[in-house]
Amino acid sequence: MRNRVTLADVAKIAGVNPGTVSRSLNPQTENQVNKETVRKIRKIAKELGYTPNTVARGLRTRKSLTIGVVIPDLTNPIFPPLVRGVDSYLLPRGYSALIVNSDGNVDTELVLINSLMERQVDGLIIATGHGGDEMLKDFHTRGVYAVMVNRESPGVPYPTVTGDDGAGISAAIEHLAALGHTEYIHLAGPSDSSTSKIRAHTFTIECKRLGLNGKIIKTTAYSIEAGQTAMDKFLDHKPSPFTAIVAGNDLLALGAYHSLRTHGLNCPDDVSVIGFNNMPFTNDFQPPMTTVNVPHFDMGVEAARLLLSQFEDEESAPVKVTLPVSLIIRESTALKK
Amino acid sequence: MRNRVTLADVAKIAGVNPGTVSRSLNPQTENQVNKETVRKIRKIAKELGYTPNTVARGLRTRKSLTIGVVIPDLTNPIFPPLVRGVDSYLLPRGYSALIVNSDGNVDTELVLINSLMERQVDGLIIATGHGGDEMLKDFHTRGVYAVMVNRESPGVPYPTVTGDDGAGISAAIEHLAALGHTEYIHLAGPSDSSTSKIRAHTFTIECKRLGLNGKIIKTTAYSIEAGQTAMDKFLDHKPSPFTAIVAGNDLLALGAYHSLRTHGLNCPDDVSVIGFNNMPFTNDFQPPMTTVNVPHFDMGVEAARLLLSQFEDEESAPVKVTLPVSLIIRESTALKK
DNA sequence: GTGAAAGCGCTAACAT
DNA sequence: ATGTTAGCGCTTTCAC
Repeated sequence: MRNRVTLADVAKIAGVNPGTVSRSLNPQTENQVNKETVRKIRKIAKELGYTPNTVARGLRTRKSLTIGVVIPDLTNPIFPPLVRGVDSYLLPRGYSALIVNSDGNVDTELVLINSLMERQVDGLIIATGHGGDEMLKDFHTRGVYAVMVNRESPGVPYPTVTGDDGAGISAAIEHLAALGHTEYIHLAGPSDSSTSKIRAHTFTIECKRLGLNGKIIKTTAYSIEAGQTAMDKFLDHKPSPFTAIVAGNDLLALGAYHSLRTHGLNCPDDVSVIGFNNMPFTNDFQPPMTTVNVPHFDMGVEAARLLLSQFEDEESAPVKVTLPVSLIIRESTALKK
Repeated sequence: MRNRVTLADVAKIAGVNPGTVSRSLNPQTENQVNKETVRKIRKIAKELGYTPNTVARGLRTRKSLTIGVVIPDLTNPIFPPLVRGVDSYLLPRGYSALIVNSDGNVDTELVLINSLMERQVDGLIIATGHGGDEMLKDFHTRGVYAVMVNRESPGVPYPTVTGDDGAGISAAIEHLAALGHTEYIHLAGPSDSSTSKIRAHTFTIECKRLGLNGKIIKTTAYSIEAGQTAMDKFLDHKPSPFTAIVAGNDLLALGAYHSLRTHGLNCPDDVSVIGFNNMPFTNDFQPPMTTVNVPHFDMGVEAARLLLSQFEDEESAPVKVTLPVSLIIRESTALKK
């Protein structure tokens, strides 16, 4: 792309050996070199506009200072904050993040991860919640560093960072129960997603515990359309009455909004709705959405931290970090009439 | 990260020279080698689980197959679609995108671009709308490939991809004029942004052309808060009456929503509001927002296409691609009462 | 404290 | 059609 200035160029001008320039420019090794020489070399490097070639360095040191981040879809608004969290931890430490979107497709994911490995990423942050556990075990035996985020899976041999899904669902149901609701729907995410399973499972447990009637409706994706379609289908079948919906995430809750509206049902007058994630703009929906806040930025930070920590202490146990969530009460939930 | 299988390993097992393996595995050069040998080598490579080392290849070929993408902030919902558009063009062609967030800070941007260059990116896609034109000229003379997207600047020596800002503002004003509005506010984005300038400029021109009263309010950022703050300040000063707001983007329009509400003004009964971008969820706001659709995904695709095309025909003129926009009429605009 | 030399994994010119 | 060789830009032993 450009006639770059190399270490050898600097060395030539400075009248020293490339090795000396390398040592001088690296803060780690500059104490091996005469202070005066360091100063001189630094000066010349600056004058020439020398910039290190990270690629060449990586080839030699076997570290690319690059982390692969695998997410389902960047346009799902929970991921940008997560990615920025990752970035905020990595950048000051000299790492860059290479982001890929799997679109929830396991085959695509495998292809993308392979391309990340070919690019010699030092580790992987995986935020795709579906299957592929075999693949992960394989990676682990091959010595690939990774951290899971926003997904939970008992068999996975890697550290995991999640929001406290169970506590979130519990808080949601308790809030609705306090408002007098007894007949519940859970609009559950796709069943191949680990978060879906936990949320649905907790929903069932909590309904039982509190003596409430809970019914689970499955959706095919964590999207507005999937939520609307599933809800439409349910409402078209003249279901037994219900007054509360606990959605698997905010997108599904929004789909429920749409469906309720087209069926002449008002939220929250007829039906209370709770989302999950507190993604951007939930406060601007009609009505402003009661939802469970999940600290996605912090999840990203934590995932990055756990990954880099693996580089130091080789054999760390696969820790599991659960970040606290909190119920954000807005206007989509109301007293049962 | 792992005991990788190298080209030399494959060569040794196959009983041939590394060069031959390289040629056999590269579709471009495999015809230089005996079909039978290619088959054998391919087979062995597969068995050994060989994966090419993109970093080493890049060092040798002086192409990293990596593109740097500089955006202000991934959590601004217009950028994920743009990034995915870029990705959709790059990935099938073997390129990866390295995304960095400048947060609208010129100094940060410079640091980030430098780090991208150190990583030997083959080119840059720059979506930050503010200054730095000197820097860009400098890059250009140094032979750095780049494309500007979502920013317009007469002096910049690079191809540019934008939405048709002027047409968007015109359509917005014509729509409002047809509804009988005569007193307008333009909530303009920060003045160091090129899109802000064009939108504000067109606003002035169009008001004049149609004989309308237009007033510009400047904001400090393209954010909800900045929109709300600017609007609050304006409304607190008991301004001369107005019935239409043309916002610089959807975030500012949303800020205006908030401000109007706290000042007891109803949208669209008292004031019509138009946004810009048609970002995700504008249809779910209260009221659903009339806005100008900008094809961000396509802008990303086009930017990537223009960048790669530079790699082929060296001296292409700095083309300027303007993508069509369209007014999306929803419920935040109504007849003047 | 600094130089010399090897080599990370790959490709490409030059041989044969 | 394939082997040989050099070298991309850097770090890091090993000398001195």
